[in-house]
Parts: sequence; structure tokens; C-alpha cells
Amino acid sequence: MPEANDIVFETLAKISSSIFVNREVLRPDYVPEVLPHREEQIRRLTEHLAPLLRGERPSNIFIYGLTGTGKTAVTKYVLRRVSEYGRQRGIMHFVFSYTNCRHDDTTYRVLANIVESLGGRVPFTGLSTAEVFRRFKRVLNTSGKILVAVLDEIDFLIKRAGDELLYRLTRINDELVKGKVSVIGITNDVKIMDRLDPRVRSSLGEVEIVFPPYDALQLTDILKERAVKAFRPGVLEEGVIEYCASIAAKEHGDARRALDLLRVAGEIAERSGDRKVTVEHVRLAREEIERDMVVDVIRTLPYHGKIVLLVIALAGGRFNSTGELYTSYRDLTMKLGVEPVTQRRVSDIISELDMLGVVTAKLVNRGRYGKTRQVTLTVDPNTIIKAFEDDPRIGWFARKVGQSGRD
DNA sequence: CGTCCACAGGAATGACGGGCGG
DNA sequence: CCGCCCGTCATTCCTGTGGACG
Repeated sequence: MPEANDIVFETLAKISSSIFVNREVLRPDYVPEVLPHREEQIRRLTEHLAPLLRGERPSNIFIYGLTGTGKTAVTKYVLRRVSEYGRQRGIMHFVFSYTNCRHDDTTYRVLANIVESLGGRVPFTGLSTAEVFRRFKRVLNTSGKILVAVLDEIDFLIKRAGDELLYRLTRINDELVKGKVSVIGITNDVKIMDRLDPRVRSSLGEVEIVFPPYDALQLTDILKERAVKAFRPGVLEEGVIEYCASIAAKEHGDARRALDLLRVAGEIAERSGDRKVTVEHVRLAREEIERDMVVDVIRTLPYHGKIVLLVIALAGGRFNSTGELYTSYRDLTMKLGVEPVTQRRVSDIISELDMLGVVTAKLVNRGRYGKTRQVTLTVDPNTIIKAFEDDPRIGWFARKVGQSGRD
């Protein structure tokens, strides 16, 4: 009965909270009714979906923008509004499906998801992909509808499963008698298009909509909009929103970051029994979020991934080449009494750390002196070292280093 | 203006362990 | 319980490359 308990807890929290009215509006998956500074993108997306209302297939659309620039929120918002508009006018010849490819990163799972949103049923395992595709075509054909399939974080699907599904989806309109399909691909990886078959690339890139990062002022507008709904009147001290916005603006204009900061700052204020959320709370929130993120990353990392991360932290958070990094890594494995992995593997580990967001790996060409990656920690090295202190295998080492650092 | 550095990163393969159907 | 498949970590071998240097 977790639901029943949740209702109790939520209700009590709401009633007793001196800070929040509704903290849900600050969560990353919340889709607001107003999306400041995305008017252009909303208008373009709507324009390209408009043919649906005339019973025509919209162009395939490719949406690109860094994390926290509103891609998913805008898409979901527009889809919802277009559906409402159609329903009000009795236009029902189209249907949307939404798939997040980070979680469903195989051809099978994406297809199964799409079929289900069409009202079909697919067992979660057991069928061949070809069979699922056959069912998909049959369901679509009998419904006679136009399907708009949204594939969010499409880069995960392409990296894991290639572009076969995309190729077939973009070509399926020739095979179908009645139903039609358009694809909306969403990604934050510019280079992903290069991995696609040229035919898929030109088909999927029929229309491109770019979401630029927000600047500090725009983030401020977004936060103000949400804060009104999230907080009790007057609990936010002067400058709190601006401070959140400025931190997030420095980190690539990520609205998700900004909202997280504001929410966690509120939670810290609440926990410590304060009546107001202050700039100091935001500072603490930034540290807490960073700590949680580091602990989370470390937990999921393979053993040698941990060693590599520790090496980077011990070096003060930066290496100018992977070669130097690898030598230091070998030194550390010596001290730990562990067999090192190959440089090729460490290269992959660096990419992994980059994906997880603890480091940034920047490709640099130094001409005569070769090509390498510069690796920089995105968080405080001491946060990393401290987080390693209760690691079962290398904790003793981190504690030793931490001790000497504190003296 | 061609070389060649110091790697990037793709492809193939294997060891290992966990989950699952029969 | 077994055989099978799949995902993860890792190795080996490999081809590709921007630009400073000679």
C-alpha cells in the first residue's frame, strides 16, 4: 500500500509545511502550462504538426538542445494541446506515442511501447522483433490513424541498437495502405546524426528545431513562474531566485539544475525549521546536490572506474592528456596492489565519467604532439575523496589521503 | 607541404555472473 | 538442476586524424 501512505505523507507535509504549497511543480518531469522563452519553438512545432488536423502526415522532426533547455516539456505540452484541440473538434485520426529511449533502448522495447500506445498488446519478452513489427503494422493499418512517434533521448537507442528501427519507421509509409507514421526525434547529442544512414538522416532531419540554452535572465523568469505555485507567499528571500539562476546559467543554462537548486534549498530551509529560504540555503543546496550526485556516480561505477575517478581527484581535478592520466592511474594501482587495466579500457572509462557528468573530456589536437583528451572534474576534488572514504575496497586509501590533506 | 605524434574510438572476442524457461 | 541467453567489464588489434614541426 505505498499509495495510501503517500497520500497521508503528502497531505501532512502540505499542511505542516511552512515553506511549500506544492513542491511538485519544481520537479523535473512536471510540465507547466506556461513555458517562458520557448514561444518560438512552441509555434514552430505546432505549425509542423498542424497537417494532422487535415488528415495529412506531418514531416519528421528532429529536436536538438542541451539538457534542461525544455525540449521534452515543450514537446509534451504541444502534443497535449494539439490532442485537446483535435478532441474538441472531433478530429480523431491521429495518435501520439512517447518513448524515452534512455529506458527503452532496444528496437523491441521501443516498438512494444509504440504498439501499446496504439492499443495493441505485446508481451515484454518472447516475440521476435520481426513479429512485433508485423503487429505494429497491423494495428496501425486497422486503426487507419496517423501515428506521431516521439523518441526522446534517441541517441541512446541509436548507440545501443543502431538505426534500423528509424530506417523502417521512416520508410513504412510506402508499405502501409492506410495508417501513416511521423517521427519526432529528441536529443542533446549533435553528432548523433553522423551515425545514421544518409537516407534516415535526410528523412529524420526534414525539420529541425533547436533549443538554445537559457541565459540567467530567462532562467529567472522560469523560476519566478514556478515559485509562485511552489512556495508560500513571501518565504523566498531577496536574491534567492537570481542566485539559483546564475549558478545554473554558468552550467550551460540548464533549467533542470536551476529548479533542483530552488527545490532543495526549500527543503533544507524546511528541515532546519527556518521560515524563509535564503541565499545561504541555496549554497548548501548546491553542495548537497553535488554530494548526492558524486555518491550516486561512485556507487554505479566499476572498480577501475572508481580508481580512475580517484586519480583525477587526487591530481587536483585535471589532466592535460590521457597519457599522463594513465601513468598516474598505474601508479595508484601499484599502491593499491591491483592489476591495472589497459589504456584502451581507461579511455572508455573516461567517456563513461564524461557521460555521467562528473568530468568533462575535451578533445584537443596538439599537432606534432598528437591528439588527446583534456579531462577536468566538474566537482570539487575533496567531495570525491570524501565520498570514497567509506568505499569497502579503496576507502582506507582515501581516508589516508584525506587525513594528510586536512593537516 | 608532407610526416608523424599520441592518442581516439570502432570491431571482434572472451571471461564471468545473473536470470529465466523447461 | 541444466543449458541458454544476455549484459558488463575487459583485452587485442586496428584504422583514423588535426596540425606543429622539420
